[in-house]
Amino acid sequence: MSKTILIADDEQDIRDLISYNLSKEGFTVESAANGKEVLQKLEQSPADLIILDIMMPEMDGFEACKAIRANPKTANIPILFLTARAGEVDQIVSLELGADDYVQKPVSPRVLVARVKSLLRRFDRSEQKPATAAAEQINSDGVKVDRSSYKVFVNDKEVFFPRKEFELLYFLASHPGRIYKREALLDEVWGRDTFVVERTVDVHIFKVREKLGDYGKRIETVKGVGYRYVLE
Amino acid sequence: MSKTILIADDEQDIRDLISYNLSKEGFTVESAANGKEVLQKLEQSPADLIILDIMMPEMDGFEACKAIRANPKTANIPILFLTARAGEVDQIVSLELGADDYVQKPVSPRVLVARVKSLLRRFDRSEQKPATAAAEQINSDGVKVDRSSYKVFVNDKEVFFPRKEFELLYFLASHPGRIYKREALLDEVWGRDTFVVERTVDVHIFKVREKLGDYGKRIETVKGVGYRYVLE
DNA sequence: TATCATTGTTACCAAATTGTTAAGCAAATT
DNA sequence: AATTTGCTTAACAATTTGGTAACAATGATA
Repeated sequence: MSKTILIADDEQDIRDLISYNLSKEGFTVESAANGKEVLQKLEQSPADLIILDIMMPEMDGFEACKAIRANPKTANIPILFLTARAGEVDQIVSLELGADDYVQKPVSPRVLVARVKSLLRRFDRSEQKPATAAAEQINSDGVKVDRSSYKVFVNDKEVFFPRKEFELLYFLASHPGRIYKREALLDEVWGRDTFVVERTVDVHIFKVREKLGDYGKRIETVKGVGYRYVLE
Repeated sequence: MSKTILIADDEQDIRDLISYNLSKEGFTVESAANGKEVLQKLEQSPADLIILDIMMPEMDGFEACKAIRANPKTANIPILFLTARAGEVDQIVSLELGADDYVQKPVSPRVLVARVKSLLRRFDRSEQKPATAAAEQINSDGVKVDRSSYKVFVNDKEVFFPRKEFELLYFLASHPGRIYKREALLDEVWGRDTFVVERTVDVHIFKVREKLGDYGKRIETVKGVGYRYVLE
């Protein structure tokens, strides 16, 4: 009753590395070198989870994801993206498409295996698909955050947000209710290899709140823990 | 509380440099001059992360890594490689050694520290903890404790809990029926090396009960022993 | 019942945490 | 080259929290 994982990455080394580690854990592994191969493989036999690299020749992860979601037969398969870096366009794009999780490169086999298991558990429990990681546009009445145009609207009036503040608001608003420690926000918004002091987050939170006006209250502080974006 | 990093490099200068920078950041640092020493040190005391140079006399990084992974006790410790040449990166990947990250020499202390922190965070988050791991949300009718949002609901109404009170309730509710001595609660909720008077627990229990209203009765006192959370 | 041991409750204060402001840089733009 | 913009940091203010002591209540034991 082993689950089947389909891996797509153009680098053979990465495929081998992931493949090796997943099969060691008892998964059945299929692999593909680009998006087109992914679709071909899926036609032949279904998969329980798909790992997609974003940058691939022929058909990239972005297009592949769209195609997978468009087909009713495969629309509900969980997808895990491999991204080069947090905050990069790649990630942005993947999140609007119904990606369920993502792992940053360079890939740590054990992190990946843990994520795969966690994703499968999530999907096993609730047969219906959980909310996707994030949407392109977040519209929580009064506050609209639009990824494609990089604009924020407060009460339908545009308010300018510099990049970091935008990313921070976007990330928090994408996961309403969920609490994030400062270090987690640094990982997610600033990306790995950041050399900034944790308190930098506070200053950005302050600025975001300021720009949100009354809605600034939606970003709640939990002392000793972190911040969260709430909807009432 | 402080994480222990084990560094292996045959050059004393490098060990010192890395050691200095990591301890400045609050890490406890151990060092070894070759692979054999790494294994010896690990037998004596575990580490939270290992930094391995590839080229070392006696036993090189590759072999050390293999040995570390082969031993169940150390198999899950994240490993970060130091590589001299670009070519070595490929080797790490292709050898399927289970490296979690790598840094190229010459080592920039800032980059290294950032990687170490990032790796530790990644592992904290994705590694599922042993059997004691509790659910994200505990829902014992009338009382809901949610870790992901750090909120408590009593009869579906949100009640604010400061950190310690939240953690205390969360811990007790995660192990219903079981009795915990004050000492044990201090270990679990406050942490292993805290210098707090045991009666502090009482005060917190009181506050938690107060906030739980009628459900406060669920936290029972066992005289001379401790407390427990019961479900009818 | 009287006494002792244990726990409940309250209030206060020090320490930890966060909010807020402003200054210094570096990168981008003019 | 000069100016602007955004990011980071440090410093100080404001706030919250958690720890403790003191006293009250409870209950076990003789």
